[in-house]
Amino acid sequence: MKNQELANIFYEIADYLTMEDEVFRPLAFKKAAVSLETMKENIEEIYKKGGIPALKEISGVGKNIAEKIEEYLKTGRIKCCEDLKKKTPIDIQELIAVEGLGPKKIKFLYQKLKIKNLKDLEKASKKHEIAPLFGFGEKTEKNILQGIEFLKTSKGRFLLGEILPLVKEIAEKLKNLKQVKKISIAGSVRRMKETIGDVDFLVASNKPAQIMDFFVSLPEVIKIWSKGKTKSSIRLKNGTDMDLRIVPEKSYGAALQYFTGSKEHNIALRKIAMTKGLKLNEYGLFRGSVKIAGENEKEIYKKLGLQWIPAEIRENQGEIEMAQKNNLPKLIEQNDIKGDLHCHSNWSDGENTIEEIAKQAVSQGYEYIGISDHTKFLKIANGLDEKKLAQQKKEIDKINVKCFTPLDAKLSNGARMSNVKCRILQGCEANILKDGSIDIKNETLKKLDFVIAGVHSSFKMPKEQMTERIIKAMQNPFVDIISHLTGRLLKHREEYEIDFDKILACAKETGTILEINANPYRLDLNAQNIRKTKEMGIKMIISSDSHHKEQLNFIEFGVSQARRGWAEKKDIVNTFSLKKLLDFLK
DNA sequence: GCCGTTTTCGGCCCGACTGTTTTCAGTCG
Repeated sequence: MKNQELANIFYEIADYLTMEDEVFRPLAFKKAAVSLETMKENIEEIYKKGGIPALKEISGVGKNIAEKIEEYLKTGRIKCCEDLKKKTPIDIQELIAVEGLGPKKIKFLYQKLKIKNLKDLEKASKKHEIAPLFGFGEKTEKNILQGIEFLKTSKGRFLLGEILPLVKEIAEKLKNLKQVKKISIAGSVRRMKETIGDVDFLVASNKPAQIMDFFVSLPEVIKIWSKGKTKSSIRLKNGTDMDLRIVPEKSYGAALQYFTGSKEHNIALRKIAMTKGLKLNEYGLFRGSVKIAGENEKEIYKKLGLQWIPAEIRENQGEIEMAQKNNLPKLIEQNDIKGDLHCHSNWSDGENTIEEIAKQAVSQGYEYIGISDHTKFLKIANGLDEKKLAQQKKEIDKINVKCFTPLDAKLSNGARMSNVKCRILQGCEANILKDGSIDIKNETLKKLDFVIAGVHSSFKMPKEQMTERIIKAMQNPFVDIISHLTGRLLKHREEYEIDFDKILACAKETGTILEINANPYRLDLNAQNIRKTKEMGIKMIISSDSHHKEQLNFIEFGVSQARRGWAEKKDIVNTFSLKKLLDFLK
């Protein structure tokens, strides 16, 4: 999307300007870049509809930047950026990704050693040319080498799902220290972002020294970045960076607010504090030198005239304005979920039997569990054909009678029935073929309790064609749900190109449910798309897409993702009771 | 370069830590 392309260029301009010792113009370009990458509207459409005046409506965009946006949309380039590049011909994005390097040092390295990119940088630091430079030194050189190594081995960010278990484990260890009075996970992990740059722990204590010692000597640590009285920073063997901050109990709430972020949210909050003649920092909310809040996070929001804002939506995406009007949505919660309709059994490529999956569902307190195996086009996943689906239905009926209460059963012989109230439903995850048709006959789809359809092939179609393909699938009267709409695999595969607005319009018209796939590698829809879908009044479903019974727990990530997209209980159909859900599917 | 219920000029969030200095610039979050 052009929004992101433009944002990247503006970040680049900002860095170049910083190298030239500009102070405030870089700020302006960064602000515009943030607006561009976080806004929901497509910049091309805004420009098409309203030209330059419409562009200037965007926060942080004035006359000059609006003209640069126009220039880019018309010509595909921005001259002033190219001029800056000519003046200092370096790969700034690559270099700035190295931890510890900023625009100033990069400029100095270019002037002294003609370092233009990562390769030059690596060569120079290996030849020990960097340490003797004024303002650099042995440690800086070593850090640069390690920074380069890190960039090579990881791409800098980790999936929430990959690290959350370890984060919880370390939090638990810290909690058990007697010097620790309170502990919380803060930062982007608390906000449950799908990928995490680093992990922040916050601790309340009056005796920080021993806690810090404990933290930097955790068995997983391979590198201590810094160790101070109140803040330390480490890297673990798996490559994750973790920060620990220790504050007195009196400041714990303010610090929790501060270190949870996001940065944009905090800046907006501090500005509100200023307009009220107050000052907000990690130690508290102050009027002059008098602290008026600090121990409790809720109190900070209250004194700023705001509802308390759930961490998942602290992105300065309108949540502050809503909180001022006491009008925040009541976000969906983990225990609102009553079932899961996207589970693969060993009939296709799952690990477990239907009965094992169903028992796991019961232990999670679900009212229903949907088995939705792959269908015949996906031969590699052992996809089911019409005949196999019919056999599977018989099997499911049997297990329902054996173990669970069937729907609307007239229990003439109550003693035979288990009192467990969970119902196995049969669906499938059918394939949307290249031409938009479904790989299973309608007469078979008709007999299932529900039908999920998804794209599992030919990902690289042109945008229009892919959009038409999915729309045609939604128009099939038996398709209830579209799975993982954009097909992205975090850190592995880009989204396929679709016209999301067109698909939303069709979902609205056909009453199709869109899936929020909870698999940590997918989390698809993303937060922005969830919010758009909700605003259109289109229903969604949170699905584990599990291939192992333990993976039913993925639902946690899906609920967090839904919360990040402002979804409420009523927006998500698997918060419905079994009866309501079946009526809705009908 | 942007912005305005104090401002069309004069501000732009701000504190901790490192590695280099000899009192602080650069970077980070």
